[in-house]
Amino acid sequence: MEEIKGQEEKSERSLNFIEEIIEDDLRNNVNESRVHTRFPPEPNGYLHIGHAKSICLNFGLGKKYQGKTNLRFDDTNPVKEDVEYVDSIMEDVKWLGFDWEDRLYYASDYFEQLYEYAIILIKKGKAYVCDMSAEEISETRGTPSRPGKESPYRSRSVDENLELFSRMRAGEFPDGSKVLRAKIDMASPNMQMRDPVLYRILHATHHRTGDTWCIYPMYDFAHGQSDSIERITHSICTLEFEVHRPLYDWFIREIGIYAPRQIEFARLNLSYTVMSKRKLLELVQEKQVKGWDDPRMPTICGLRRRGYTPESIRNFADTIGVAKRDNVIDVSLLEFCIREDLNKKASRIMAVLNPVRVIIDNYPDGIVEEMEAINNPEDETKGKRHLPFSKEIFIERDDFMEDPPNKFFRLAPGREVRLKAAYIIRCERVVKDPGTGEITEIHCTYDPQTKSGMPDSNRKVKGTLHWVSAKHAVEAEIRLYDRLFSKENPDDAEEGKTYKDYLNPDSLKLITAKVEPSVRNAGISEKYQFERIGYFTVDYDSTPENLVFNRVVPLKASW
RNA sequence: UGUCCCGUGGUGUAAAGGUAGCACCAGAGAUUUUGGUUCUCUUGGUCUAGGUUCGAAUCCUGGCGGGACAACCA
Repeated sequence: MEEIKGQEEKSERSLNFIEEIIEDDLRNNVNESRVHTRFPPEPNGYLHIGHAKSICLNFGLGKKYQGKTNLRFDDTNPVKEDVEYVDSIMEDVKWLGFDWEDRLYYASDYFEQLYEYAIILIKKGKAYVCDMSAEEISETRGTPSRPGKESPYRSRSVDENLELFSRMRAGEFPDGSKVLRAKIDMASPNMQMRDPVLYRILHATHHRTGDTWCIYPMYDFAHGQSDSIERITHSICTLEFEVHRPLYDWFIREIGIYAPRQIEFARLNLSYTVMSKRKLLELVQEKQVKGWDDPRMPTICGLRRRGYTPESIRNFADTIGVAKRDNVIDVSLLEFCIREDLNKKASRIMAVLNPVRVIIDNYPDGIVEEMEAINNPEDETKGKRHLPFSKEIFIERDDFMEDPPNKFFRLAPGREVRLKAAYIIRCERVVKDPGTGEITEIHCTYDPQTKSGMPDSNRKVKGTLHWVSAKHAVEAEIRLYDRLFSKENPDDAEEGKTYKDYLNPDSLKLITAKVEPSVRNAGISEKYQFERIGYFTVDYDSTPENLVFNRVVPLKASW
């Protein structure tokens, strides 16, 4: 019953253009009505939120159409790749909540098969060994508006090509001395079709195949064929590969193997951050951030450490949709997604980030009351907890004003406020530091009849403040994160500037806060809402002796 | 100055020739022991010029604008 309803709701939702293609294929019984996708990262860096979009898309499609999704490492360039990245990528995909089951593959698994495919092309006269240098090849490729020139080696005989290619594999030639090229069309308006390189010589140790190979296939010669070998039905990639599609199809056709269909979508751009691997790497290497998992980074591991949940990221990916036009998603949508999730899940606690001491003059000395507080008003099952209350407490300095404007609902001389889960208090006077003029103590009186739950506590007061008992509060390091860049699109730099000129100098502020004692033993990654402030998570650096919280996102503030 | 792709509120994304909808953002109000949440409401859009049609965001043509492609990277 539940399930039928769920399916109905799903089918009512409009399809994105990829789903339309798939459903069309399903209707026409293309690929025996199978759906098989793949997520194909190169293990040369950490995954970011843009990859999350692709992961959610590919695995989401597999699930939606009762198909399968592979994880495949596109590891054809040994000089850039490393197992460190393989491991982190697997961790991130799992954390996001997806499962490739037994379908973990590597392009390097197919090196032998790919080599055989190359032989097929050579034998058909569709590939040749070229002795030109990289510079020469580049020079003779032409420009987008001018045709290229054919290589003098283009007309080598099949036998000579076969022999040369075999000797390339055998390690007889140094790096860069020869390549295998497809023989297509040097005058093609599509640059990708101007005799692209299929294999290059690289005497480098591969993280999986070691020194077995000294020739490595290029992306174009590996990707489509890998898709074909895995019998991928819909090979989904980003827009910049659109011009590669004719080549993708050409290889498949000329080799004569199963033909997957490549479909391109627009990659995710997020405001106030950068997404390119090169730039993220630079930020890490130049120590602009503390590492790949710095909570300001748009990496999956950064977002995880920041306190984002897999659900929130999946929901984000769902909400932004999939299309072909370039887009920049506002971070506020990402923030909305994590607030929405954490609002339901996070226990509320009281924490005072910028404390000022309040003394309740008419409250008895030496008494400690246990106040009952609701853990999550959105979820009754989360229960209640007890908070110590005493004569001296801390409130936020911002929650007091000596000379308040009329829309200020908080504490001020002569005004009453409610202390959440405790009493209504009235400010009587303040004590200032004679030197600096800074307020050091706020003296109040409380109304004993207004303890939460008592009839008089229903009295209307304008403001409700959070607080912690001075004697019982625990100190905690708080890391207040803000957007990494102060410019919406840091890539759009003015003359003579780079994206790094727009780094936000205030993207991290460290403070020491007073938090309620119940969180003393909070576990790593535990999420909380600091009442009236924002969502926070326990950082990896945190210990019971030295609590550390990261601010995930502030609460929405509307005044 | 070639080929290809793309133009819908501020940002995303729907509408497959027939009422331009949804989400975020912004603004207003109600509720609230969180200035949170929840609820209600509001502002605001089809790049442009023609054409086809009873009717065009949708089809056609031109223009304009944005993007991709000239790594032995992916």
